Amino acid sequence: MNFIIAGAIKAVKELYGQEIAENVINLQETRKEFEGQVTIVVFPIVRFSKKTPEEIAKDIGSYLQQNVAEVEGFNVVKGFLNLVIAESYWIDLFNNTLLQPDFLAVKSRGEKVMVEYSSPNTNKPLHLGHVRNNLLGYSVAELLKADGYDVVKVNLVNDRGIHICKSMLAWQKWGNNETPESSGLKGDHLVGKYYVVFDKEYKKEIDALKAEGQTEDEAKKNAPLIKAAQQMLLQWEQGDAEVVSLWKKMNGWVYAGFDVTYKKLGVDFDKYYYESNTYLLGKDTVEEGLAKGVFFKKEDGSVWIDLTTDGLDQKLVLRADGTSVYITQDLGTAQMKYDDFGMDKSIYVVGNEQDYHFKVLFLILEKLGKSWAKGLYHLSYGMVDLPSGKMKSREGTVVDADDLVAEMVATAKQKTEELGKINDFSDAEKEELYATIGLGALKYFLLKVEPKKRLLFDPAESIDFQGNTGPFIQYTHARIKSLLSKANYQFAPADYSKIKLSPTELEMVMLLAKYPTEITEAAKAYSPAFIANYLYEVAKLFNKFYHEVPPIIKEEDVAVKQHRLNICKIAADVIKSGMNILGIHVPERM
RNA sequence: GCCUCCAUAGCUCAGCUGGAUAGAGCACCGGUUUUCUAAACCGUAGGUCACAGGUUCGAAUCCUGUUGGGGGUACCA
Repeated sequence: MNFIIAGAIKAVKELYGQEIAENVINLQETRKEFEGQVTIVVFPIVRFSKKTPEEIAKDIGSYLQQNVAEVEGFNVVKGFLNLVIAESYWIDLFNNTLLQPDFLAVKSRGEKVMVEYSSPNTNKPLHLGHVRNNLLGYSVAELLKADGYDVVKVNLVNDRGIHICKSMLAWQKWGNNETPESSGLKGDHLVGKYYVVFDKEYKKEIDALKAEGQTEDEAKKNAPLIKAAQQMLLQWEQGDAEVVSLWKKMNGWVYAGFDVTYKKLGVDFDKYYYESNTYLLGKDTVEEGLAKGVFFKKEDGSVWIDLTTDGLDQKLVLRADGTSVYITQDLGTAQMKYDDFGMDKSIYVVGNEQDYHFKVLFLILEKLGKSWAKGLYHLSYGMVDLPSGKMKSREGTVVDADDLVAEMVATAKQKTEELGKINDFSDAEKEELYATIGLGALKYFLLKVEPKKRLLFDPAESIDFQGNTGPFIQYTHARIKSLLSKANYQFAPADYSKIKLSPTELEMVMLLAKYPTEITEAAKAYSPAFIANYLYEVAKLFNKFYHEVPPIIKEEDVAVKQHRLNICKIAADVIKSGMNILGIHVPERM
């Protein structure tokens, strides 16, 4: 639509003798109740002439009609100049852009970006909150790829710390050598079970100590179990053979379990980082910061940074005993990641409870003079809450990832069977389809919401399969595919000299043509939700078109038939490509 | 206390850098199948865009304040 902007600028120059900037011309789509496709809002131009908005609109409208070939007519409503663009323009757009093989091709930007997501703790299985993280991270990575970035997906596994020792200790004491094999439990669930056991026993001890007269705080510190866990962490850090071997064994179970869940969710990583390998690294960065005078040492030997001039607090970066805290290791890991990949941008997909942490982290790296610090971005997303409140693994009030996926697949199976459209499928094909639909519903449900908004999930209300949902879009795709195959569709341009577009077809062309810009906008905002909502519009409009138009297969006019099938084909391609960005498969039949 | 995010229909959500009468889905009510998949389509109803000011020709959108909710403010990660 640049030719309209250029034309309008020229019009203002010739009619009123004023040079105006491009952003003064405010273009928008014409509302459906008026004639035309493109509207210029003339209010911003008013100050460049002495006329009223209506007069200006008429002036510019006539000018464009006379001087710009594509502008066929216009009408003025208040300060809005609605332009009627010639049909040939839309047909050319469809024929020369949408039907070209490179319409969906990715143009490389030659820039590398890293997306870190998932980042689980290894003491418990994944729950719905992690599912949102995983799907969001994966989708943002795919989105950036589609926008031409070179993407590296990484997972920083939090495999060490007191929380893991808790599971280990409980297993040692009460596990009776239970293994995934002996119990039939998935490894991560087995370890998670002992994390809950620890908490239960720990609470018992606290209650007992309180009964003896200790305060809550005292009891929490003095309980034998917590002391034993702390002792175990110390042994781990000292490399105690027995502890390390137990740690390896139990983490191994967890990794095997995570792999299954990741595979089911369809997410993957190019590289794993483990905190057990990176947690000491930050100490070098701390030395560097001390040398540069960015950090300072307190009397007890602890190292701090003063961020009060930036409106933040003083922040500890290294403990007095020389051990690292969360931010220490993140400083080190950030350096390591950059050394490994030299990326231009680095996205951290982490919940909004850590907004402050990342603000501090990025600020410190900037103060240390890291050239790459400006490319760091915290993609902060809202928590997933249950009607009962926050999910807590320790207390078992979580929606488990594996359970949820299983439930979605079961629902998909039930609905599909009710409809009875795929009775000729083999069992394997059926299972695959149920998984595709169930996961499609789940992924779309989580991704259609703006990442930073928090999400309420009510397990009692199942996720919809109708309306603005994944299955609706999948269905639309399947419907198109079925139509194309029944029509023995061959890709070819139609005889466009004979084509007239119906209003819905014209809308369809305009909407489909927006897909590439939609990707760029979504990528800029790191928001798969843009894509989800766009695809919903495409699917909805397609279904409207499908109902309006008489059966295409029986269409006798060859040009019209080919043209309509071409619209179907492009719609299916766009849906497939967009759903792919969301990590959702689209079936050929359902 | 301080910092930060959020508030749109009964419910779940769109609404892009301010633009025309605020849009969808679900649920509710009614209609559409001898024609390419009814997981679809069409229609009725449903709103003081939390509240109060301000900026502007124009505010759900920008600014200030108030209220309500989430999160943070740890030598946890």
